Formats: sequence, structure tokens, C-alpha cells
Amino acid sequence: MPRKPDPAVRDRILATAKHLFDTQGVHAVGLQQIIDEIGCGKNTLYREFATKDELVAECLVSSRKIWEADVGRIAEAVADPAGQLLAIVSHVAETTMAPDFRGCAIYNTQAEFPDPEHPVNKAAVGNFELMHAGLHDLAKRAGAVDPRTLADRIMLIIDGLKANGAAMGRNGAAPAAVKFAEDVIRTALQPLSG
Amino acid sequence: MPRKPDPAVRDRILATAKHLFDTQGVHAVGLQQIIDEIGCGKNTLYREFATKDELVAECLVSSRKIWEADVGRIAEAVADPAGQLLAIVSHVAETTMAPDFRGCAIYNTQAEFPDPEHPVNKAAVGNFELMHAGLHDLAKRAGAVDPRTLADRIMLIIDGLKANGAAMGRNGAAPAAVKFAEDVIRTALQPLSG
DNA sequence: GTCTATACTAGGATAGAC
DNA sequence: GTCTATCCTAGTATAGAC
Repeated sequence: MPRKPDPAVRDRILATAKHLFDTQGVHAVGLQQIIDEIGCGKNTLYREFATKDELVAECLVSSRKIWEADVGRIAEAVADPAGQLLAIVSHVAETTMAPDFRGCAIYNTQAEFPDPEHPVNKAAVGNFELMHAGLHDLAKRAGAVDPRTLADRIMLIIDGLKANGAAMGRNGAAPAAVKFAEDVIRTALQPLSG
Repeated sequence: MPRKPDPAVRDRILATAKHLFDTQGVHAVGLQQIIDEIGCGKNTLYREFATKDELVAECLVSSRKIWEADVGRIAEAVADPAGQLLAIVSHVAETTMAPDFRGCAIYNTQAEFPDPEHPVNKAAVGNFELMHAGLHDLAKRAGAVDPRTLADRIMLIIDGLKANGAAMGRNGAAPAAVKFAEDVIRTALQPLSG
């Protein structure tokens, strides 16, 4: 087969773009930079993604899928919903304490597209809503007295981890997050008067 | 004195730049845009700030001063350190639930300057360290059993508020944050077996 | 002299034509 | 894949108003 039908060229573009966007910021990365990195032609990129915004939005879909895959893997490894909540926090803590962690890709992308009507902004908000809904579901199945409040608190810890980890890594508040979540979950499951 | 020594031109540049940076992002705002908004000449801006980076760094100093002023005002209004911690969280919650809140200016700026060696990045990290140190001090004076842990937890809630509030406003986890902090502070002050 | 305003350089951006 | 068109950026230098 002499002529490659480049079956995965779209995925390669997406992966390369997502990596560059995540590490340097969307506005700081030009399409030419992505093209150079991949070694493809400009029209190849424009065939797959009509505009840069479309490419950015598609990267957010990738971020969502990665999150869902992580949560799914945790669900397979941990039986009880309360343990899954804790494992999710633990997983986020690990990623945010990595030396090259530069912040939550979804949050950072949203910050670069402040217009609430912009598709990229809407996609980012949608991702957060999905995350919160997943936590809420787990909190319900864990038997929390007030599932919504538990989900809110875990969400705050996760979001705090991302923001704090980006700025201060393991020198900041991130190392304390898992124990924090543990206490919060334990308290939330106690029927009365903890 | 007939000739105005334009005592406030530097402040006007700073205020305008900070507002534009905060609402649209640093990379998305050109110096020309700032100049047009102010109505001054390009020379004037470059006389006060040699480079854009210098202007950005100075905006971070403004952010820090605003934070310190907020904390100082709370310290005057609330007597006990534990109450101050709660009031700080409450204050952050209010700002993050404002309809036009676009995220923490310091965090967003840092995200746009990922290079840890860049002066702007260092300035942002320095701001976070100052905030954490202030919380730690309050936690100690509040008589917390483990002041560092209390400071870490309050910091996580505050950072979570900023990230979550930017994405979801009052539809997200932000409204639950003050009650959350209240519980955390109360538990942290109990000498044993809460 | 001090300000605004404009022209200019050199580079990088998106986008698209070929 | 290359090449072009158009636009915008940071930053500098110059022109002209008061």
C-alpha cells in the first residue's frame, strides 16, 4: 500500500494540538507550530478542522473522554461508591502534583475564551457540569445524607487541587487534599451527629 | 502649577490594563487596545512600563494589594482569627459568584505564562505563597490543633471556589463553600475526637 | 518640553489558494 | 506541501499639537 490513507492523522493532530495547548496555552500556540510538529501539510489540518476554534473544542472533547476513562477505570478497581469518590480525589491529586502540571486544561481553556456564548466556553462549562453530575451520582449511591452537598464539597476540593497544584505543586495544599476528602466523605456518610 | 505632572497616569494605565487583562486574558489584549482605551500616546505607556511583561507583572502586584486590603478590612471588622478565616472564604465566595467573574486573575495570568523562570510566573506563585502564609498565620492564632492542615484546607476551598465559580457561577459548588468552611474550621478547633 | 498620534519594522497569526 | 493574502502583535522612531 504505497499511499497511506493516514487512518489516524486526525488523532495525531488532536493529540499534538492538545499537548501544545495544555502546556503553553491556546493563544500562545499557532497552527503552524502544530503543523511543524506533526510534519503534515496545512491543508491536511484544515481538512480535519475548519477553524482553530473547532480544533480547540475538539481538544476539550478529548479532555472529557480522558476524564471519563479515568473515572471508569476507578469504578472497575474500586467497588463502593464512597471509595470511588476518594480514589477520584487521589487520582487528581497525583496528576496535579506532577512536576510539569500546568493547571486544568479545561479550566485554562475556558479562561482563554471568556465569552459565555463562544462554543469553546460552552464546551468547557459542559465538561464541568458532567464532572459534577458524576460526583453527585456517586454521592447518592454512597448513601450520603446530603448527596448534593457532598458532591459540591468534593468538587471544591478537586477544583482547589487543580488551581493550587498548578501554582505550588507539592509545596502547596495539594498533599493535604486526600486526607481532607477522606474526612469529608466519612462525615457525610454519618447519619447524624458526627 | 499649570503643567499637569499627570500624577495618576501610571495608575490609570495600570487600572485599565488590569481590567482588560482580567476580563479578556493577557495574550488576547494588545497594548494598542490599552492605549486606545486610555486615550494616551504609545510613548507614555512605554515610558511607564518598558515591556508588556513588566506591565503584566505590575498588574499582579495590584492584585496582591487588593487581596491584602480585603484581608485587612476583614481583620478590622472581625475580631477573632477563626471568624476572619470564615469571613475570607465568604468574601471570596461573593466575588466568584458575581455574574461577570471570569476566574482568579492571578491564577489565570500564571496559566498564560507557564515558564517557571518567567518573572510573571514567579510573581504569581509569590502571591499564592503570601495568601497561604496569611491563612496559616490566622489558623495558628485561631488555636487550631494543626494550623498547617487548616490553612491547607481553607486554601483548597478558596482555590476551588475560584475555579468552580469561574465555570459555573452560582449554579456550581460555590454556594456550598461557606458552610463547608464553617464545618472545617469548627472541626479544626476541637482539641480531640470531634 | 511634554503630550498625542502616526508610521514603521519584524515577526507571527489565521485562513485559504494553488 | 508550498506559497500568498490579510491582519495583528510588540516595540521604536518620528511628526506635530499645545
